[in-house]
Amino acid sequence: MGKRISHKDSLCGVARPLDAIGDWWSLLIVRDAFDGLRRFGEFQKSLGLAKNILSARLRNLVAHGIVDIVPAAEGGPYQEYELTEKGRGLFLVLAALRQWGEDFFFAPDEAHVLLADKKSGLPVRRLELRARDGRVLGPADTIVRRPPSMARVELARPQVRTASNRRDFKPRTRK
Amino acid sequence: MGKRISHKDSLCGVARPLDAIGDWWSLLIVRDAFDGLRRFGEFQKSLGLAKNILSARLRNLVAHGIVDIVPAAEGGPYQEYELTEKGRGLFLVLAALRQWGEDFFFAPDEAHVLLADKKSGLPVRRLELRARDGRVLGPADTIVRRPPSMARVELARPQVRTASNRRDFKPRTRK
DNA sequence: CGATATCGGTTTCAAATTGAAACCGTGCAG
DNA sequence: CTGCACGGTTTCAATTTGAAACCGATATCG
Repeated sequence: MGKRISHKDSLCGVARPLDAIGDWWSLLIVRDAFDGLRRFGEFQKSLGLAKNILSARLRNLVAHGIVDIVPAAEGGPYQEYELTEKGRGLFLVLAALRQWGEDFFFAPDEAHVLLADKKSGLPVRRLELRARDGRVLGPADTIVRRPPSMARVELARPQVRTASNRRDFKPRTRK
Repeated sequence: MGKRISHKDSLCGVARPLDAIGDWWSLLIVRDAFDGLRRFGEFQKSLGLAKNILSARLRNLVAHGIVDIVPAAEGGPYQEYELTEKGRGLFLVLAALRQWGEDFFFAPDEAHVLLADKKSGLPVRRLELRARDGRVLGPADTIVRRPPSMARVELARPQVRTASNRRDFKPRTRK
């Protein structure tokens, strides 16, 4: 789970999300949640993963504020999992991932499901990144910019514990 | 790497991509590639991961057609890694992930880099999913639709090898 | 030429994670 | 009380990850 944050990525807007959902199952759980699944057993049946893993993943998603545990839904004795606002924010990530998947992971003649507008039934438009003025932006048209007042101090953050910075570190001797 | 494809997800447009890039490092490598990194050592320095892991990840990305190994760039004896068309297709996935990160992973007062239009220097527009007719679509406005001619046959696919479907399976006896 | 360094990995081993199945506690239904 | 489904936790083995050592090819210096 909480993998290490590598030296320079503690401030990167890509690495932090990956710490929360950067494993195989988490995004699939979220996708299923978007599809209306709410119960432990539903997720397990849908995804076919081991119960301990599902348990761990759900705990992680809850810890990251992506899903909430709601006490009961229809009065039953069980709890349910539902997406938080933050979790619902993953909608576009899933959409982008799905479009990429549709573009590159299916043979041209291979049938596959695709994302459609519920009202019209037609496939959705292709996502596109636009500038303020409306121009469509490609990879070469963007930069990651540091906003004006970004202090250059390295923010105090929990020191990563690697073998070589532990105080008791001793290089292993090879046999 | 090639994790298992769970029973019903062999045809899902989300699960297949995750098989290719669904681990902590792969997307970060791709992000660095977008930032212009090309050499093994550059990736390693930027990400701070172990060389064996980087090696494995790059091999996986190459195997999935996301990066290419190009023989030499400036005549040197070394090879470089560059994004393929498929790899460049991840641009929007990264953009979506970054926007989500910017929205939810930074304290309101916490400075962070953000994605900007290179020409104007202004932050990019928020991504949005739209229907053909231009309506902005939220999670509740979409369905995954099976295109007309989707055969209902379970496609022949490499049988997943789990403990319980191996021929020599024997339930373990507890101590 | 020989010594040393750098790059791009592979190998080795230990530690962490994942996964299958067994086990467990609670709340029903009969 | 008996059985059973749900929602997990525990146990243990197998796989993956990671740190550091090692290696081969080329380049650089003296």
